[in-house]
Amino acid sequence: MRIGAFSRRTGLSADTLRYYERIGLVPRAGRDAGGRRDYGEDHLRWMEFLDVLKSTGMRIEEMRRYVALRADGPETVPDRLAMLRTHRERVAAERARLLEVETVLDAKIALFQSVTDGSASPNALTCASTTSGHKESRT
Amino acid sequence: MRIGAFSRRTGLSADTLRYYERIGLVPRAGRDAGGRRDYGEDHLRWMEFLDVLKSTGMRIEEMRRYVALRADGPETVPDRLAMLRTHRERVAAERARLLEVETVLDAKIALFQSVTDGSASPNALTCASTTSGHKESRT
DNA sequence: ATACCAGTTGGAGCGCGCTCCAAGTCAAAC
DNA sequence: GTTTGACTTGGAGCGCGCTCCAACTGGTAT
Repeated sequence: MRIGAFSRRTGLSADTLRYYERIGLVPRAGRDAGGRRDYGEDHLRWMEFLDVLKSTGMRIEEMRRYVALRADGPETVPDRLAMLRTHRERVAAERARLLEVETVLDAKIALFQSVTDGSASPNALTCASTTSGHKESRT
Repeated sequence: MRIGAFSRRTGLSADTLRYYERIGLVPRAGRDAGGRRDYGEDHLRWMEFLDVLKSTGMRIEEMRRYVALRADGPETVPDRLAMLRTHRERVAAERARLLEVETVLDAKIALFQSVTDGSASPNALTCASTTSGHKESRT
């Protein structure tokens, strides 16, 4: 599979794919007779996994490190395991934080809802939601 | 409260606070006799809420819009309510996604674990985890 | 043979969200 | 009244993660 087809399969632009190879985010693809990249199914699977890491906020530097370990062979599995465990915990922590944020948003939504219902006192909003609580109007 | 104290309270640099005011992410603070910003408790509460939105990926542009609505007074509460509801759903969706990712990571962790245990076949790793599955070694 | 187009390279540019800087102002401390 | 230092402004610069570009090459189609 050449870069155009691979780009279609992954949804990443050819430029981005070349960039990823340049910085070591994907193992260097083999080249055909004409020097063009030749991607295989293994690359496709790696890109999918990379997307998991990327979309959960892993930094490029850390992913590079993972790729480097991967290239060093099976004896680096314990290191990769440790990285994945660390990342898994980060993801779990972030998920817990999102849950907290949802309760904050829900509280605010309930407050606004009560205001639009007309079932709240006018200054129920002064708690971080309207600007003209104190002093002059601030434009 | 002047910008230095406010910076300490919020954990944001004075530069960032001025930048936020410039782009309309915080309502313009009042000025004292010498033209210096004077922040109050309402600003503090706003910064906390802003942090909630920011840390859950709301774009500056959208937060600006929210601030603008806020400055327009209580009649914009329905609009703000709609924005918060939309954002709340985004956060919930993201949280669901993180949960999925955790199961992917857990699967991979379990696989690696079984390899380090020695309880797996050598080619259990060829599924997106080692690079030398096909062809030549790719460096 | 010629045209075409997908690919190659290195490097410049971009959007975001800050972060830093230079030049100037003002209130308080000495 | 001079120094200090926290502040003001507008604007430049930066790190990240792409994204685009110019100049070139190599296989395929006519």
